[in-house]
Amino acid sequence: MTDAEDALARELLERISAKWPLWVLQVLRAAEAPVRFSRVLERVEGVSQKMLTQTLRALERDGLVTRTLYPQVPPRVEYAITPLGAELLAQILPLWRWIVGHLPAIEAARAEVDGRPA
Amino acid sequence: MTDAEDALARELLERISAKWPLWVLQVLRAAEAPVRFSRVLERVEGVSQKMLTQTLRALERDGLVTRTLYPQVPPRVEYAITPLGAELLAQILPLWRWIVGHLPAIEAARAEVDGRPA
DNA sequence: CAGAATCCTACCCGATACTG
DNA sequence: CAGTATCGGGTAGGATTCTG
Repeated sequence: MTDAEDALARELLERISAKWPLWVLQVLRAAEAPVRFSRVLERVEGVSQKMLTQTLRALERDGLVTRTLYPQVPPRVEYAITPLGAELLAQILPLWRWIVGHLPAIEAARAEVDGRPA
Repeated sequence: MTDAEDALARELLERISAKWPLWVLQVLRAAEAPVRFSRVLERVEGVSQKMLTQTLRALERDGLVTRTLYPQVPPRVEYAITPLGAELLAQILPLWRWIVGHLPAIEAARAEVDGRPA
């Protein structure tokens, strides 16, 4: 594994672990069908229209979602998760479960560190 | 799985996937012994002293590293990975490998998206 | 409807200087 | 040695307005 690969992998992991991307991917996978922009906006609670646009475009650039524009009036745009994106989500799942399972341990560590004399 | 757990797990994943934490953890695990601050600073190439301090303190708060201060002159501080931290790294490894293995596919997707007519 | 453009704020982060 | 403190540029990200 080269340093360049290492750096690229780190960047990708950093991108998908940002606040919204994983959430968006989960919504798209759960839908099991293309989802309109406004539906995603509803289901990813708290995301702004600007951030959702940015997030979806970034995911598209990484080949994790597809964007399909239907040139109608009013326009319709549908997003779907790609096989690559679904595979990535599947790879993250065990890690995710581990984290959730160990949250109590982490919270405990935090309490212990914070309560220590300076 | 509650929404609160979900949010906490997301935050944790976001923290550890930032630019430096995983790199620092790998250095500490590779060392197999406590490592002084200045050694970590050398081995995590490009990190500033400020960011390294921040990163190590954050990792300590999450229970992933320990910080041991030897009150000497000059002071000596040693950091070590905890079992929890080592386990977390182990959980990330398969994901990491998947990402590295699929970098070509991701790069290809990027080229395809970028080269498309606007 | 699905955004693009604009404005504005908060904070991230590096560089530098200082300290126990 | 291992930090802390301070300053400052850059950028992430929300709110709002405009458009095909």
